[in-house]
Amino acid sequence: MDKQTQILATALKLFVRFGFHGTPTARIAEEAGVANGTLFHYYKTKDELVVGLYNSIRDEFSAAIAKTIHADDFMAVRFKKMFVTSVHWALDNRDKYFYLQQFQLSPHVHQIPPEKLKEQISIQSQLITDAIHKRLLIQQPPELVLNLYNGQVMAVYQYLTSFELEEDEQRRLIHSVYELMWEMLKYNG
Amino acid sequence: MDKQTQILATALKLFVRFGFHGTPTARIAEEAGVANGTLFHYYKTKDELVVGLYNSIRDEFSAAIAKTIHADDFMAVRFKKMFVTSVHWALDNRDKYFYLQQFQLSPHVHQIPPEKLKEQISIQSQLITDAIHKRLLIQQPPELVLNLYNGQVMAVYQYLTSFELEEDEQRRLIHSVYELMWEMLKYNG
Amino acid sequence: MDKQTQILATALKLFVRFGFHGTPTARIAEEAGVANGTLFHYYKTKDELVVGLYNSIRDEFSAAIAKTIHADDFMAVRFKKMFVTSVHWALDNRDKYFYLQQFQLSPHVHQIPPEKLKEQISIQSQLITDAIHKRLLIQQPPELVLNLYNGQVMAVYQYLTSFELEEDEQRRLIHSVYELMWEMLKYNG
Amino acid sequence: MDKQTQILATALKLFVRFGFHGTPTARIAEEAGVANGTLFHYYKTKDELVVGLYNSIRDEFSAAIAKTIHADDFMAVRFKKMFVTSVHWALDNRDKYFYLQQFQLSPHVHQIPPEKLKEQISIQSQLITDAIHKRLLIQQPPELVLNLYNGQVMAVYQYLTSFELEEDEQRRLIHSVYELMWEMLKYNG
DNA sequence: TATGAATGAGGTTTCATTCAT
DNA sequence: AATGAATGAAACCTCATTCAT
Repeated sequence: MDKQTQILATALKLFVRFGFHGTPTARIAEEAGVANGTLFHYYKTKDELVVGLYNSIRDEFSAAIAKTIHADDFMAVRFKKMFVTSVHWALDNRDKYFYLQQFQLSPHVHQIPPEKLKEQISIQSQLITDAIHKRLLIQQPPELVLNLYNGQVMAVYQYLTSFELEEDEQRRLIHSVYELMWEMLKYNG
Repeated sequence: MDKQTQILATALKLFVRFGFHGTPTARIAEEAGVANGTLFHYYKTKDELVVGLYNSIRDEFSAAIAKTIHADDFMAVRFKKMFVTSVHWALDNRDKYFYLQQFQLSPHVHQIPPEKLKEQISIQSQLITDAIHKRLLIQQPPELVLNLYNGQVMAVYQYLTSFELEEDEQRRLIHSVYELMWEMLKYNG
Repeated sequence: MDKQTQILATALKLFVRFGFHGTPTARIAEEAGVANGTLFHYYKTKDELVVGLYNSIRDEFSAAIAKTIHADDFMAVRFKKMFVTSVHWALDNRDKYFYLQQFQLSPHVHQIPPEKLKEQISIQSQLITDAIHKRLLIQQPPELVLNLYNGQVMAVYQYLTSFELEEDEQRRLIHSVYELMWEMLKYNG
Repeated sequence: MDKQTQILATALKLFVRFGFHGTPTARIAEEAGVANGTLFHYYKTKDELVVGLYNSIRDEFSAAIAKTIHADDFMAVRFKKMFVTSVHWALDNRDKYFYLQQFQLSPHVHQIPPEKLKEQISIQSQLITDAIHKRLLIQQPPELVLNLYNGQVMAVYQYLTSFELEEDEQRRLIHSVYELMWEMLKYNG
């Protein structure tokens, strides 16, 4: 792992555990095994690191979703895959998923231009918008449906991180919740 | 408004806008119109202020819900009232609702003992647990159902703060979403 | 001496000896017998201290000149008094006079608005302008005459700080140079 | 222009504009179009660059004066040529002349041995010393006369950089000031 | 109860300098 | 000769907290 990657990984670990403020850059550098100045060689300011880390994780998350959605799948299949993949990715990358939420509730979000924010959720909002137009999902504003969808992902994630279940039970629960959500959001003429 | 109340109100405003770290105690004092040292008469440390503010808001939120739920209502009515009240309270107290979320994702949560955390959500978890036992809601773990429920509250809140609707449309949308959620969570033997 | 005065005095001493960059704020604080933070309580930045020090010295210098010039003196007398006082003040306040020059050649000057700069030399430029109008001094631009005048003050100052003379010799030399300058600048039909 | 020359030229430009401290070596390298490390191939330390730049400029200045003074000129002619050449050189090389003054008021001067400092002004002090001995200039210490002389050069320079005059007016003004100075410094039995 | 000057530990950031390539 | 990533000492500055009034 090169130094920049090492810095990002360490920053993530510490930010999640101690918060942005709670983790001095000196500590990040130290635990990353680089000199203090090296961190500032890659990121001009601590803020830039915080934002850069968010962007890199957000991209990774989008890529993970994109990879499982195939253009030739039925739309309903894609919707389900998106949900399942999201939850699994969140569980496999707890720190990262937690960081995404933490960041979005912090004042740092304002440092990301609105267009970029929109673009970052474009996979999800695109799929949902399409599904609404094709009368697969309820006829409500896409933004609302996206929020409701995300609320469910977070809910399962939180539940599954509070109560560690067996691999199998986990999988079953995710599918149960998906079915529930589907009942809620599917188009019903 | 007495000085302590003024401090709390100012702290809330600034914490939400600039984050915990982004708001020095000196600034809180200044904007609250009190001297720097006065703040430390009421709260021994800044942390104590942060936590104290959370507790006071959380209590206020619980009280708002409790007030609308009457013991003689049917359980289904109580469930609906809880949802509607929560959303309305969140919309009427945006900073406060935002602060609750911000706080819960910060390392400060760990300063509140788990029992107290549980107690703070007892109204909601109690009602949901009861409803599950009485086979009014789906037969799933109460914690999961509570998470799913909360996810919906947050979703509507977020949507309604992004797109300002007319009073009336707002009310209608909240009820629509409630119906959706109800379809999802209601018991269906 | 109160803390702020102590800080200014110490800053002057160190700036002259080691330059702006060569003297850390920590050292100023230490030698001034105050805490590091106290310095920043009075001056928000190091730059502000540098500029504040300049302004305070420049005011002191102007005041020293103003004090010796009496409105009822003949203009020629006032001109001579100004010269003699300036040189003596410079010799009695070497660090301060040196600092004025050092500052004026540094990029910090640009932090002082031009009007303020003009105002700071108003006693000297006013007197010289008047003397030119009254045909006491050569008919050249006041700014040029002021520069020539200042050049002489600096020249004597530098000479007298390089070669320490007896009190009496010093006085005599200052008067000799004044006579020379007067021959050079006096109006001659 | 080779890299070393490029470095010197860039350093001069930046030092004059932002001061020694205000210009990081990294910036010099960047604007000179060389790599950071390259600068340190030519100058072991930043101080060495600062001092080296001074010496090179000071030599250039002396050479400019030396070139216009011919051994067979009358001494009075040489004195006048020295003055006029100095002012013109200063105006043609403003950054360089400014740098000379800036450097002499900085703590860096102490890095140049006194003999070298004396040697650097030897052309001027030699000529003035001779002129005093030959009873061409006033019977005052050569160091004082040199200072008075220099004060006049600086005064004209400063005036002419503040108020841009036509080529012709400039020339005339320089000569006027020379005449004034000559009246002041010439021997008068 | 209220003040605000004073503190000093600790944070972020800068930057001259090194060195492997 | 030339590079530029990497270093780490040290600078500036912030800010929670104290305390005499």
